Amino acid sequence: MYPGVVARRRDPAVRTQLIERAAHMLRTREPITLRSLVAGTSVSTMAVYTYFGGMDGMWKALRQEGFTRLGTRLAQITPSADPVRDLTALVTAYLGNALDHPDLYRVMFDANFDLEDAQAADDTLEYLVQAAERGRRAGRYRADTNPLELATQSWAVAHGLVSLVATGPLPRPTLAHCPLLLTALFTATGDDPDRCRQSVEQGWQPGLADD
Amino acid sequence: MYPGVVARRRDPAVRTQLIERAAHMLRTREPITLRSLVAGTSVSTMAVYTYFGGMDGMWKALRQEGFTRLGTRLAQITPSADPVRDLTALVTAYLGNALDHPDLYRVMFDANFDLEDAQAADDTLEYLVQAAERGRRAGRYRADTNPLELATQSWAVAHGLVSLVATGPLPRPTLAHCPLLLTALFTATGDDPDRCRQSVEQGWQPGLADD
DNA sequence: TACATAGCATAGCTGTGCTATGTTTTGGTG
DNA sequence: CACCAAAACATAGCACAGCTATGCTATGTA
Repeated sequence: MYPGVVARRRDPAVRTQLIERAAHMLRTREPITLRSLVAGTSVSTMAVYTYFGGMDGMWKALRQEGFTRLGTRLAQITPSADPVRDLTALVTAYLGNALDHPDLYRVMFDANFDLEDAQAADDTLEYLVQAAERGRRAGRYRADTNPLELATQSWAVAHGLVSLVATGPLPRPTLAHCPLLLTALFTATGDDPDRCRQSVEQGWQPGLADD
Repeated sequence: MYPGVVARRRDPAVRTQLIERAAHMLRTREPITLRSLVAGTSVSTMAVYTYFGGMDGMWKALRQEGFTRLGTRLAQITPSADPVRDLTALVTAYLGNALDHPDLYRVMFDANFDLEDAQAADDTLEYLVQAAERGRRAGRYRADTNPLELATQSWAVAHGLVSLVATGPLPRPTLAHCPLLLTALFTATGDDPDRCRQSVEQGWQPGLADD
């Protein structure tokens, strides 16, 4: 017997290639099927089963990829001396990500929200929680403010607007309502109205161009 | 020749039966396929093509049904002397509808938001617009308030919260944040904070039980 | 060098939406 | 009332979906 034999190992590059091709096909509106996905690559249909266990697993991995990209984008927001500005900037980045990859954004919230690593979604929210917490410590929000709740509320506002834009019912300019809604939320949480307006205006960089 | 002959007519009951069966299958999490849909009925697969032109048309009709049900629910909110309470009540009804039919709600905003009658979606929003307009005329909001914008913002807040709950990321109790968000929005639109809180509290009947 | 193992390629399975075709039903018309 | 065009209908079969079964091949350790 040869007890410790592990034989041939799988190549991580194949997995990456399939995910990126799927993301690209999503962007170019090509129908993503088992066969169309592997066509154009050097791998066969079985690769999808080896690396993802099937098409469902591939979609799950694609949702994961969406949260990874979102996390990367949020990480680029460097905290400043103004936590309210920062929270606004994070929400802006959230909207920008959704508009840059509208189909991927839709897939992310598909079906049962089934992810490979559920922590990934929490991690992205954590960026907002941190900014909310810093705002509370800086005295911008009331002392009894729950950072997680404020972050969740900001997220809900952003998601509501951008998902209605991404799925069709509302035209893109509707996103301009976002600063007003954020100002309303932050002010209701205790921030000074005038100061809040300034912070939100600074954090709101409408760099929401499509690709 | 017989120029004006129209021959056999289709039975509206068949259409209704298929739609209601589809809605029921959605609720019971049964997979809706062409064959599974007509199974259990007295009609054959061709009926789906004569009445809907195909499965896509059936889904479109199902989205329409979703908006019809929503409209029915919103119509049950009778205007009172307090337009801010009314707008809150409308949003509450919106949430209740989404929670009672979470899968149908998700289907409503699927894909390209393709409806048989796009007016139906506008009609449901119109309930909110009317309440906003009455609030403006009653002097609760600033005189330069745009009722359509306020209605849209209320909708976005509600949709953001309830869609995140319906698709999984947020637990159901998160909906309790809704009154706070609405109060923030209405106050930012000009309503008196204390009066607003009262109105929202009166309009917010947490009859959000599932079925 | 030998070989157990896991990746891999191919072919074929079931189930999907859809279409083609022949049959039946219907309702306006002479 | 009989006629018959037209539309609804039932059935069978098509292309394509995801998936599985089955050998073949490559590989890393003993």
